[in-house]
Parts: sequence; C-alpha cells; structure tokens
Amino acid sequence: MTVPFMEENDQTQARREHLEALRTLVGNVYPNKFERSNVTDTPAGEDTITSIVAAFKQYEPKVAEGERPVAEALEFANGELNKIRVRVGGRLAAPPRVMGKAAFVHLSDGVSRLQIYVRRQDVVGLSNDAEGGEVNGWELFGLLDHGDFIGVEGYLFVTKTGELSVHVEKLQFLAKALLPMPDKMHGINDPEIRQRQRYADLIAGSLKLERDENDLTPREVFTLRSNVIREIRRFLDERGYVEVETPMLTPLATGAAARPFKTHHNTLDIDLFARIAPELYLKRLVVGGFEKVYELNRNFRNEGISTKHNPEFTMLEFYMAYADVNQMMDLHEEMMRSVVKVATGSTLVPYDTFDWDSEMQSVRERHQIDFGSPFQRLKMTEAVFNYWDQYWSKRPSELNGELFEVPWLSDPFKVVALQKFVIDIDSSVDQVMRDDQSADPAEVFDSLKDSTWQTALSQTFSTQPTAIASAESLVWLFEHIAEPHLIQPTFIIDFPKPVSPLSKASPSDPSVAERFEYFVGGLESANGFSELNDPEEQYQRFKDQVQQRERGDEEAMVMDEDYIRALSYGMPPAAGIGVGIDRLVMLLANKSSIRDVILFPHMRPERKKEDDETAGH
RNA sequence: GGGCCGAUAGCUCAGUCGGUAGAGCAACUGGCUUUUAACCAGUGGGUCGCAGGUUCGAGUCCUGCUCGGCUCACCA
Repeated sequence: MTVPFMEENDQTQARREHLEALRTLVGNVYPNKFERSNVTDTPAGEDTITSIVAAFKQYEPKVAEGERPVAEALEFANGELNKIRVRVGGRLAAPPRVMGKAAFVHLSDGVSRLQIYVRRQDVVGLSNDAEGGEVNGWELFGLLDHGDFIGVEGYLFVTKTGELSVHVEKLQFLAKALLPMPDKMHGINDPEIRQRQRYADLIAGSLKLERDENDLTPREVFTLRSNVIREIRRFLDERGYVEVETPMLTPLATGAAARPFKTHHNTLDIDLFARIAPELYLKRLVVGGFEKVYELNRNFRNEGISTKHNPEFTMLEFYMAYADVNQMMDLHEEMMRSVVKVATGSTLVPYDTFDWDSEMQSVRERHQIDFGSPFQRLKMTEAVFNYWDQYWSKRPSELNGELFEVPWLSDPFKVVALQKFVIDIDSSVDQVMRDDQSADPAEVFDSLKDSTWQTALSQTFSTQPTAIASAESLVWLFEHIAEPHLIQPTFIIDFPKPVSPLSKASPSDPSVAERFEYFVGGLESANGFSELNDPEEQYQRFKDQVQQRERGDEEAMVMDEDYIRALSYGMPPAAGIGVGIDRLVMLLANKSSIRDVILFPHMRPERKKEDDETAGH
C-alpha cells in the first residue's frame, strides 16, 4: 500500500520495508500513547528531552576542547547519574551509529538533543499489541530509520567523552518517518520547500548539526514570535486594557486604505468582506464605555504579495480614552522597549539590511538598533529635508541648496512640483547614463536640474493641484527619500490631514493631522493618531473619501453610517494605534522577509506533475 | 504586471568549448560492544522543472511555459 502524493524512491522503499518488518515484530506500528517518567521539573509532570538535558547536563565533566575527561570525573558523574531512570520519547535525530553489537544515536524533541546508547545484550523491545509483552530489542533497533519516533527507558550516564546519555534497557517503537530526513549538515536551503513544507523546515532546523550563530532556527523565530505576542498582552492587561474580538467578516471594508477580499453569506444572501482593520469597531466600543480596549488578530488585504506583505497579517490595535497622540507615542515607546527586552533579552538588537552595489551584488549592512534610548520624533517635512542629500548621494552631487529649502515643503503647490521633479530627473539621468555609461552622474544631474525644475513647475501650474494631491505628493516624497533611512526607532509626526481621514487636526495647524507613523529598520511598523470624534466632521471626511473613490481610487474609504451614528452618542477624546506584529517580529528575528516569520505564508498553489503535460498550450 | 536570477540523485551542490550524468551526505550489503559530522570495504539510485526548436549529437544553445527568489510598480 502506498500513500498518495508521496514520491517513491529507494529510500522510501527501504523505510516501508522496515515498517512492515516492525509490524511483524511489534504489532501496532502506530501506538496511541507513550507514558513518560517524571524525574524532572516540568509543567505537565512529564519528562522531555529538553527537561532532562536541562536537569542533568551539569553532570557532564568540564574538559577543554578536544580532550577527554579523567576517569575520576566520569566515575563521580556516573555515581550520581546511574541512579536516575528516565522514560522519554523523541525523534531519531540521525541515522543510528551502529558498531557491531552496540550503537549510539541522538533523540530530538524539536528543541534539544539527547544521546541514547543501545547495547545488544541490554535492550529489550516492547510489543505494541494490546496484551503487551517483550520482543527482540536489538532486532527492533535495527529496523529504525533516521526520523522515526521511539520511546526509551533506561538509566542516565556520561560516556567516555563526557556526553550525557541514556543507557537504554527498554525500547518501544512509536511512529515511522516514511520520508527521508534533510541533510544533517546543510538542512533545507530551498526557500520554496522551507515555506511550503514548514514542518520539514522545522525538522531540518532541529536536526541540523552546525548552526550559524547569526541566524535563528525556524523554531526559535516562531518561539520569539510567541514571546512577543505574550508580552504585548501582558503589558496591556497589566495597564487595564480589555482584549476584545470584533468581526472578521464585515458588510463594509473600512478603517484603512486597502482593497478587501470579498465573500458571500448564503443564508443572508449578502456579500461580506474580510476586514482590512478593526478600527471602527474598536472605537464603537470606546463610545460604549471601554476606555482602554485592544484587539490582537488578523487583518486581510487583497494587495500584492512581497517580502513585506502577506495577504493576511497580524495587527495589534488599541485605544486609550482621554489621551492624545503624544501620550500614545509615549506608551508605544514604553511597550516596544518592554517587548524587545523580554523577547530578545536586550534593548540592543542587531539588524541587517541588504543593498545592491555597483556590480549588482547584494551587500549586507549590519545595524545595532537601540530601543533603550528615546525614540526620535521628526515632522514629515523635516524628514524629507533631512534625508534629501542622502537620496541624491546615490549619484553624488553638489546640490543647489536654495532650490530645496525646507519651507517649500509646506507650500502645497511646490510639493506637487517637487514630486514631479524627482520622478523626471531620476528618469532623465538614467536615460543619459544608459546612452553614455562613462558620464558622471553628478554632472548630468547638475546640467539637467534647472530645466527639469522649470518644466515641473509649469506642468504643475497647468494642472491646478488639489489639497489631496499635495498631501499625497508629500507622502510620496517622504516614502522615497526618507523612509529607507529610518533604521533607528523613529516617530514621524505631522501628517497632512487629507491622507488621514480618521484623525483629528492639530490644534496649532488645521492642515496637519495629529497622527504619527512609527518606523524602524526602514519599515513602517505602527500608525496612530488622536481619534476624530466629531460626527459632523467625520461625516464630511467620509464624503471626501467617497468622492475620491468615485474618481477611481479603489482604496479610498466608504461611508459608514452606523459609525457616524455611534460617534453621535458621544466619544471621549481618545488616541489609538495599529501595530504590525509581523514586521516587529521580522525586526527582532533579523529576517528580511515576512515569509520567514509567518508559519504558512501564502504562495501560489503547487501544480501536480500530471498537469505539466498541458502546460504551455 | 515589468526586469534580473534560479530549478541537475532524498538533501547540499559541481558539471569546462555542445560529445557516455558527477561529488559529499543520506540509502543498501558486510565488519566493528563508549561513538561524536564514527570508521573500514562494497552496491544501488537521474524524465538534468515542463514542452518545443537548432544540431550527427543538448544538462549545456534558442523559444514558450511552470514554480521560486530578488527587484520595480501598488500597499502595511
């Protein structure tokens, strides 16, 4: 009998033959349970490989690299260890090293490894039939393959080389690995296999003999992720926040600028959307009296897939009544510091970025991200101005300072013109460089900048830019010029109001929203603001959004009448924030792809072999 | 969707100018009763991603396709 979808080769064939021989020997080859001993301190009272190693590793005699412990040290350790009997289950972490009438092999529980020693004359096999009984243990051992699960019972000892081991006296077969295990030195390198078959990735990571100290194993990445989420909940719970769950399937997709997934409810016969953000539901709860409320769960956006985007991603949103955007930034800063410290053990986190040099080779640059110092706070216009020189340093150039003075960035007309200028001169310089590769980019830039700027100004003048266009141009300039440089934790404040339809205006400047985005590692990682609670103004902002949508902006928001009704009952002043958890984990795990921190990232479905015959027609 | 790169044994990878498909690990057989990436001797394993083309001859050259990676556009 064969399993569907499994490729057959000499290795699977051998494993299958071993399985049939085991069936003859022990009966049931997939027994229902294995009772473990309880000599170590574990939450569930069952010894694991990790708990045994943690409890008894200390008995290994300490010797210098490459040397063997002296006889007295071994004798002392074994005097203590031989009294301890354990019963523990695990996966064979390597092919057994058989030496005639005895063998060594390591067992793994996914985290740790523990060596077992099996001697022909000492080992008894256990039958898995209902009536139990004993079988030939050495024969049973001979039928095991790399990756099989077994249970062992025996006493602890240290070998001549000083390694903690179990001297096995009883051996029980627990489950078969029909597929061969990954290479013990290299693991799995193909990212496609690692992501599609995360189980294989996890196994390979736990069985790999050598590890790169700069690189977390998959198991460690996802444990880190779990720790981050636990600490966020603890941090908020401790401060009186209530965790809630609001609808994932909603009649309107709103609360953010994004395209939604659409589905259908049969009984109600209505279309529903997978939520793009829980924001408006959470603020309804603030109206209803939850002064501190949070939700930590998935959002869905029907957009492109990339190293920074997965169609479903995990977001934390929380709201605090009676607070404004500044208090929210303070709280977020405190939370980040706490989460980073708990998850990584330090407030200094190494993070690598990758850039391309002139020969198109990937160059790694290592940063130390400092969560301990106060986070930088920069106005959006300041950020554009600050990083303007670094943007153009890609092709080194003496910039004409007066052309790009910062006050221009608050002039809506010139902001639009500046965006045009950047786009045009980028492509003009590229054009010239393609035709004449020996040209000096800085000289090309200087020769073109005045005429390009004049063209941009006159074209902008003829199009009569709106407030929205100006706001979008500023954001564009910010994203292209400043964002990649925001490696250290930074709050960008003073967003243009037209791109912030749910946030309150600043009391000092009505064209500016009291909103921030939080950047770290060059990635946007959180977004918060003083929540707009005036129902009449919110109604007007929705109407502006609807107009934009009618002009073809698929990501503009829709009118949410019930939300206006909710605000009309009165919402206290409040600040809110959304935090991208996947990106936070990417940063702490030092991973440049979101797919490395999501267990099962979305990918195009695998095609079956037989379909290939029709491919290409 | 555009551009660049990749796909060869179960895994990690070589494969020169177009001339019989290779290595290490893994597997199989035999030996070895405290090994450490165990060792020693031997054996088997391939639709070179898929389809077509050029050629006396294609893993290698050309075209199309599939899947993946990076990148640009869109976004968080």
